[in-house]
Amino acid sequence: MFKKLPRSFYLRPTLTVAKDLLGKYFCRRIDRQLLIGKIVEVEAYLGETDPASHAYRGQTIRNEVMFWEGGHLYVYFTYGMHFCANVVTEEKGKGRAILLRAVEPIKGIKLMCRNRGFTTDGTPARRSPPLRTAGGDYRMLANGPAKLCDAFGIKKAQNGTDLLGDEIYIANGETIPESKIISTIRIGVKNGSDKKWRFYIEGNRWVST
DNA sequence: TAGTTGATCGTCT
DNA sequence: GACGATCAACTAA
Repeated sequence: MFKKLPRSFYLRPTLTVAKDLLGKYFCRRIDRQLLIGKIVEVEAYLGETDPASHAYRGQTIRNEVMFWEGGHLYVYFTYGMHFCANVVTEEKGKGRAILLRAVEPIKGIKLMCRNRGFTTDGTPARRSPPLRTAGGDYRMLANGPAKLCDAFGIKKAQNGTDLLGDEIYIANGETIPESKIISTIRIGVKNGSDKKWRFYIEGNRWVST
């Protein structure tokens, strides 16, 4: 339990890593605070062979990190206001990665609330009201790729972070049996929408809608 | 409750 | 110059 995953974990085929990531613990250290979330939903993006991938048209300044060796964090900015975090997989030059779509908050929930109630530079979000916790749970904390980044304080500065370091890493957790893993088409994707490369844990209430 | 839209900007065409 | 691996407020019914 809570053992940092080795480099070799990330160097395997992307679809295998994607399914294995379910149930693992995503850990983020901010100053002395440790934030932990259990990974419950991911999407795989298979580089040059996948029209939905940022890496489809080859390497650019933006997607450079996708082509690094597996086990790094690829963070990108989208829709003028959101960040999304990906785990780079396989060997250097492949351009393959896995988008983290949702986690179940385990530790550091108070700090996550604070992170979500404010924009990334610390000023109050103009449109978004204080974080609402409807029904007394914290489902809205990290049940979406951009929300997850917000809650965990991940922004452009974290692009390229080595997941074998201490700032951000993924730790061993439970192994989800194949029968509990649901695969569907990916969300918000136009090209390559026939590929069922979104994986989530069956019945888990923290999965995005 | 389903469908629409505003916010907002780096990146690629 | 257009648009996106998004989110949530708002509108209509």
